[in-house]
Amino acid sequence: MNDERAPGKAPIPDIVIGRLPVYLRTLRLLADEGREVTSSQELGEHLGISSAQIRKDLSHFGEFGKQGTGYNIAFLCQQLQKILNVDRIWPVILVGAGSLGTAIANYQEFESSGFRIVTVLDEDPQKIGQPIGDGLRIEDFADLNQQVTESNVRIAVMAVPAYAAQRVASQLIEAGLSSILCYAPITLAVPSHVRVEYIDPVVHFQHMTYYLR
Amino acid sequence: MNDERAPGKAPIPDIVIGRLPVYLRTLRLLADEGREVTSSQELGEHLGISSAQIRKDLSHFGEFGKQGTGYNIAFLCQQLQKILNVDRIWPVILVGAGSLGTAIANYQEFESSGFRIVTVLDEDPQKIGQPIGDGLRIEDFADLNQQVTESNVRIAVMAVPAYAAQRVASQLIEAGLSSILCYAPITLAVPSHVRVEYIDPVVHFQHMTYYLR
DNA sequence: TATCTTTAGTGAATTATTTCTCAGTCGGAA
DNA sequence: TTCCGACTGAGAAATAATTCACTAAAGATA
Repeated sequence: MNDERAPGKAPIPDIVIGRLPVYLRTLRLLADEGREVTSSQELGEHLGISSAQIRKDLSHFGEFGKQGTGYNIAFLCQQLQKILNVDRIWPVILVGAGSLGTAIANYQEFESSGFRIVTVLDEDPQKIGQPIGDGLRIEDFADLNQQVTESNVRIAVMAVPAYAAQRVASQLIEAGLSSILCYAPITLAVPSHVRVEYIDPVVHFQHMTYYLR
Repeated sequence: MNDERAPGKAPIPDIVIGRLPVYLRTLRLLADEGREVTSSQELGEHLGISSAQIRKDLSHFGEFGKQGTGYNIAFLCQQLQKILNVDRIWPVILVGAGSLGTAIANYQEFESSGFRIVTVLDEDPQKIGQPIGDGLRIEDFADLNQQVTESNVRIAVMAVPAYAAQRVASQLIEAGLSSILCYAPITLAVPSHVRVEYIDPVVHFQHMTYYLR
């Protein structure tokens, strides 16, 4: 059995980590349908990937299946949540209370997936103080440091315009955050200890149009 | 010089295509700053990837740079837009006029990137007829086929709840669409001629928390 | 109990991707 | 004009990721 990130062991490929949330999402859907066991083959068919890849990916972390039977869905969910550190709730700070920020604040799926938006910040004096999401109120971005300290948050979502993104990111990092999910269409310059993930629908659209004629 | 997708030639790796929109986005940002030329090295530093990768990626499509000088930004943007087929405007249909759908409809960056949302559909009778985005009105999802025919659209964005996503996707495909950008947290079952891209913030969050302690 | 079918886990083989390295070109300086 | 530093494009090498193919275990069936 491989122990992930044991000293002296090779780190697990990032591309493997990136697939685990998708496996987890799919397993939870199966569980919701009342299913109790599945196989790498079935899961692969759902996801459009090979069964070998799923088995190999999971084998980095241990042995979760039973030969001849497959995987117990509830157990595998539990294990994946543990591996991904989502067997708890992570507080998240949201910066930007525009149209997109509001949609994010309203999104109901975070809580069940291990995340809770605990603070919403904006710079616009018109917005500060307004209610948003589920019982929150828009706070002043100038109070960032105080908010971070109070809520002990390590993850931020940025739903700000591109022109403001680098400045906001730098301030978030300054305040001690090290994980950023960025919706602005810009690649941020950040120190190496900070991890940024990007969501840009245009990138996906343009990827798709390459294949269109 | 390689001619992309010429008969008998190896197809260009999808992973390369996926990076081109990011290159394009960055180049346009540089152009906005008034820059005229750049180098693979500078671009790589911006993006946190190696200069060799950028040169290799571009070399699949032709020779766009000049030794000793680098790349003319405006020219390379133009070429990338041509390669990605965004040297035109693609009409896009948006399904789902909730909080997220509204944010997408309001998003201003699509137009300059090659896309225009031409139709917004929803099933909720309360929403049908309401104005949304820039001069649009929410249409009845039941009129999907008519709308697709009228607007000659090939791309859809789905901002619908997970439980509705598979049904909506099947109807979109039935109506003739072959490219779907799906914001619902579910892997869709689609025929092989249909391309689906996914945006799920939870997947990114969970990817990040793996590295948090 | 013996046999058959299903399926996980895994090392080896294959395929894909990235990086290295260098020849050759460009533009500017001497 | 010649030389020099900067830079691309591309083949070779190295690395990474995926798939193959097999062993062994589990449960079902005769």
